Amino acid sequence: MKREAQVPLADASAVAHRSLLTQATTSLVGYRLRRAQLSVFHRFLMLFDDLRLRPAEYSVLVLIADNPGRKQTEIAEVLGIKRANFVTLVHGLAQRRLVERAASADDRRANALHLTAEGQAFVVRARALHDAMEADLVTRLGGPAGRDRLLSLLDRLT
Amino acid sequence: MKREAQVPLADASAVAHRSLLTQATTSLVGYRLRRAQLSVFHRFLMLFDDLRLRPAEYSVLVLIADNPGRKQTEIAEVLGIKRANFVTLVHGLAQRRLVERAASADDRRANALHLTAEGQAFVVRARALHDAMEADLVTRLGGPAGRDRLLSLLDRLT
DNA sequence: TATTGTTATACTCTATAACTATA
DNA sequence: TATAGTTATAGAGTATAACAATA
Repeated sequence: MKREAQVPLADASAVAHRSLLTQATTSLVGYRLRRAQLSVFHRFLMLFDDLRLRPAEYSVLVLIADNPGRKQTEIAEVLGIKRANFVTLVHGLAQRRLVERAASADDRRANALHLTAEGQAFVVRARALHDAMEADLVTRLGGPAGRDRLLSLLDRLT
Repeated sequence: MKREAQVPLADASAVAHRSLLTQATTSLVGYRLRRAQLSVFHRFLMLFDDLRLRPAEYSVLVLIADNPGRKQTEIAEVLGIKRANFVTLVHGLAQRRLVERAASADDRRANALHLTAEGQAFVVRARALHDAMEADLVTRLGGPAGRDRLLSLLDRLT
């Protein structure tokens, strides 16, 4: 009993000695926003490690799946990716035979983006994986209402 | 009247042709989280352009101000920065005469971090600038209650 | 002239390994 | 042995400038 009572006391003392005053930084909206975003993205990376897919690549695949035949610039702009950087991203997906860059019919400068058959099957798997993660996040947020509250609050910051 | 009625119709037609189906990506928690975080950080960078201070540097200065004499590793750990990368960060602040790395009394391996007089004056300015931004963010969130709701929701994701 | 895809380049952030001097 | 600070390095992410082909 004595021992068990002393341990927390010793710990509290040690914590009191080592703990830092972090209120001024950790209570900030920007700081907490960054930590939450890093946490969610880190989780994404772990979950998609097998598929070797990064968040931006997932967004691109889903966007092409839902909007086949669009130009690179259109897809890149929606996601806020510079078209110069988008070249490398699409090149990687094309090398993996997930995406095809077809010559556009009406504009020979443009690349019309499509998923290959392999790409479509891949997206089905990726979507299932991501939907499970999203469902878990919504649960953590207290259901769809909590999710909507969060998205609404995030929108006010943008 | 006719014209004013036709303009939105023409726009709607143009939008219908050009708009993409983005629901599957833009409604995602992770995606919206990232966009909000980038927006807030971008705003920070604009606001602190004159002071030539980045978000991580601001956090470090405030943390040292509130916890003078702590070791580099302690400050770095709290902020989730690798100590290898923290060296460059502190070096930059030391070169600007904002931070001093004093030899620790009890452990000659460690650097005890302090703000210089110049650093303390600088932090006062930086804090004022940041507090104004934070106040504006809180206003956008509908007051302190909205801010607390957001922070609470963000915590559930971490 | 303007736009599309592209290349080259640079800067930041992040991550790991290995060294040194202390403990 | 383990730890604190450091150096070197490599990988992503992001930004701009400039070019060729095409509009």
